[in-house]
Amino acid sequence: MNKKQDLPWDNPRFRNWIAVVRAEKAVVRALTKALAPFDLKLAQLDMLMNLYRHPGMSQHDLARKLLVGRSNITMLLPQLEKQGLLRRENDASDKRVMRLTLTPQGEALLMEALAVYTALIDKVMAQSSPRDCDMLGEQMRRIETILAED
Amino acid sequence: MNKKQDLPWDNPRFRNWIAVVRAEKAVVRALTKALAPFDLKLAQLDMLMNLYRHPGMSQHDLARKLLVGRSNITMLLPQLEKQGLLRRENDASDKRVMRLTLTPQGEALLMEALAVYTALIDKVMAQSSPRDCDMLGEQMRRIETILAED
DNA sequence: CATTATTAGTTCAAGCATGAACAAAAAACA
DNA sequence: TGTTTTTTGTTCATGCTTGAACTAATAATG
Repeated sequence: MNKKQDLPWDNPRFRNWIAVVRAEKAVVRALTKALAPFDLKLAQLDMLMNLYRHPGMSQHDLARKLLVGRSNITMLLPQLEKQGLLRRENDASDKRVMRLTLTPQGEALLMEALAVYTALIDKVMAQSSPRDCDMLGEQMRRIETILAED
Repeated sequence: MNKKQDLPWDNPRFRNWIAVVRAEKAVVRALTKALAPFDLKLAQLDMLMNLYRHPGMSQHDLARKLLVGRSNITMLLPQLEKQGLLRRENDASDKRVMRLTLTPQGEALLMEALAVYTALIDKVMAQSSPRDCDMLGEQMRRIETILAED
């Protein structure tokens, strides 16, 4: 059995990681609320963002970028397609893959939603100096790298 | 319409926040996998942790601590109770509230699971100096504070 | 070629989280 | 005291996410 000193809440790494989780959760909540007027879920916005940066992406690639399963993409795409925000087109040379691109309306909505998104993130990160903010990012990217080595 | 410089991915705060989200997601995935042998979900482990620290908590308080809805607690508790990990007892002075306490088996399982938990967090945070790690935690706690002012 | 293995996307059932509507108990207040 | 408000926990319908099983298409291998 662990002694008291070994309990996680006495471990700085653990305590600080918990803070990350809680902050992330809080921001996601706030963001979800802020995006409601656009009738956009956070997951949908993530999709639009990725498609904006990488037009013609396949569903498989999109899933990998977003760290979600392929079926998740399949389930969520029809909504966005029905709203006229993106197009799904068969790849000419490989009949298995679907190429995804934003429509002009998709881009327009994305820009509006991004303004809200960035405003909130700006507000939330404003209390860290640029240097600290970058260090934060560095640490996080390193964590992702570590775990990417499955 | 925004100019290119105004796009979020050119905004350090935004980019670094995205890194937080991705790292958090990656760690949660890894943790979920690591906890599978204990037949414990991450959410369940969070509950056990909180009950260990605050025995006799009410469901309402637990929900607030975990940043989830009350109904969520109601839905998840029966599983843990059936597994004999905790007890739900009526409060003597207030018949509305349920007092939650870990059973010895609950505590035992918690300790085992925490060892795995902390090992992973340790591994993941090991690449940050203690000073950086603490700064990370500070920034995150500030973010939570900012958003707590609804 | 022909056969086998891999890959892209879909379908489906299951679990988790949420919020609204509700019942019971307690608190506030007149 | 009697009435209204607030609080605690539950129920229910909804939506998100996942993983496994499946189909179709392509790639790799003999």
